Amino acid sequence: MIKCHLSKLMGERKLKIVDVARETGVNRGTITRLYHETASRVELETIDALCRFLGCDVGELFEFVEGS
Amino acid sequence: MIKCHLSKLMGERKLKIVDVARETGVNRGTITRLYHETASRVELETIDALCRFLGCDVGELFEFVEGS
DNA sequence: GCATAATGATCTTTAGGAGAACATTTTGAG
DNA sequence: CTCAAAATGTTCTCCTAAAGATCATTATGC
Repeated sequence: MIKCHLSKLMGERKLKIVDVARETGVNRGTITRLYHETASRVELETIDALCRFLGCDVGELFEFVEGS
Repeated sequence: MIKCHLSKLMGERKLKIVDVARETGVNRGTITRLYHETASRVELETIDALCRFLGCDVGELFEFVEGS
């Protein structure tokens, strides 16, 4: 499965969902879905905005976890 | 921007688009779009199947490149 | 306690991936 | 070279989930 570490990255930076939504320009609902890992599809533009804002690479945001 | 290295990974392994499509169960059109980097949205399930088949992590498949 | 902000939840709209079918190109055997 | 099969490219429809907006609920702090 693919695990999204947005909540962890946001926690480390003490960021709120609204902050991330406002700063990245990404819809708040989308951030919420990624935060709670209920998203099953992602726009590359969204990944781009998050990586740029969080100063991280794609591999830190999404991780491939063996099994299920 | 987000760069997809599927073509590079496939080249290294000398894989054809049909091979990847057949082995991963992912639609050939989807593989084609990722191969030519014309996709702007991706299913996490697709990323999962590709990582599993190619034996790589998400960061090797997608890279965040600064600029534009 | 109250006002404001943040989050959660839900609805509609819409973009684009998924899937399939057809066209074209490439490849290899004879 | 010729032909057939396979691989790739292209284009179409369908359908799902992100995007966007709104309302309800829950924190936060003054």
